[in-house]
Amino acid sequence: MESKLALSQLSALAQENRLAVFRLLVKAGRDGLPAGEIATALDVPPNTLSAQLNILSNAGLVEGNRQGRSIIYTANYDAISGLILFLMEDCCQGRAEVCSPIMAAAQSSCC
Amino acid sequence: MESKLALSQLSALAQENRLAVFRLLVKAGRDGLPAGEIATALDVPPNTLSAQLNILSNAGLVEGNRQGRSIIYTANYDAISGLILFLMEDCCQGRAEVCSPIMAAAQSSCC
DNA sequence: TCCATATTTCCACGATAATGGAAATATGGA
DNA sequence: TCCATATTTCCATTATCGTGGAAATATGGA
Repeated sequence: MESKLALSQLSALAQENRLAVFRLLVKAGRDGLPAGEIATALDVPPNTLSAQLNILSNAGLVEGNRQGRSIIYTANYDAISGLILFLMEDCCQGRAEVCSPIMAAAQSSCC
Repeated sequence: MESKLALSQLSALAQENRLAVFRLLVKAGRDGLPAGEIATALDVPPNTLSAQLNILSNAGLVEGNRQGRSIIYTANYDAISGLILFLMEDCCQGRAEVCSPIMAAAQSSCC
């Protein structure tokens, strides 16, 4: 069941705070951000944030590595592209009407 | 806040039954399926399914149209490609490592 | 009009998730 | 060793979600 993973990723992202955390980490890039800075940026108490990071981490969407006293979190790009592929497979199935707008947007605005 | 919509779509799909409903409707294509057939296919009581269809429908992911005594549900391809684009925008941001595998897979296996 | 079919709405119960206070753990420096 | 900082774990409380029985609504046909 590889859809179990996708399910946990969808539900990890299906919450305002956690989506915001993930977006922030994507923006932050390879260097990532320490938990405390994320908490400050999003104005969430540290223990609450910790629980949310844990959910994102169990879903494989972020990764935390201790560095001195801080734990630096980074977004996992493989995980998000895997999730996107999962959704596309569900939907493309011979149907260009789903894929084409995605390809078009991807080519013009991102890659 | 266009992320409000994405959030509701993520949370609509973040549940086993509803993800299964959506996948089934994508497979069913433009003709869609009557609620009763979905309930039978997934072995869910009709009222439970109705609640789930309602959530998917409020998120804009499916649409129901009465046809005689049945209500025919269809997947909304625009909605799912919108959601995929939302996730890509979050993540691509100048980062080819997310986009490229998606483009590659899309070109080879789907569109 | 009356009945069967298809689906939904209403409602209540149990399960799961979100939140944050307080205490615990880990690290680095004096 | 002692202290400050960074983060987590534990725990309890509240909120939200999933589920399905029972009744209601809509449609089409006899």
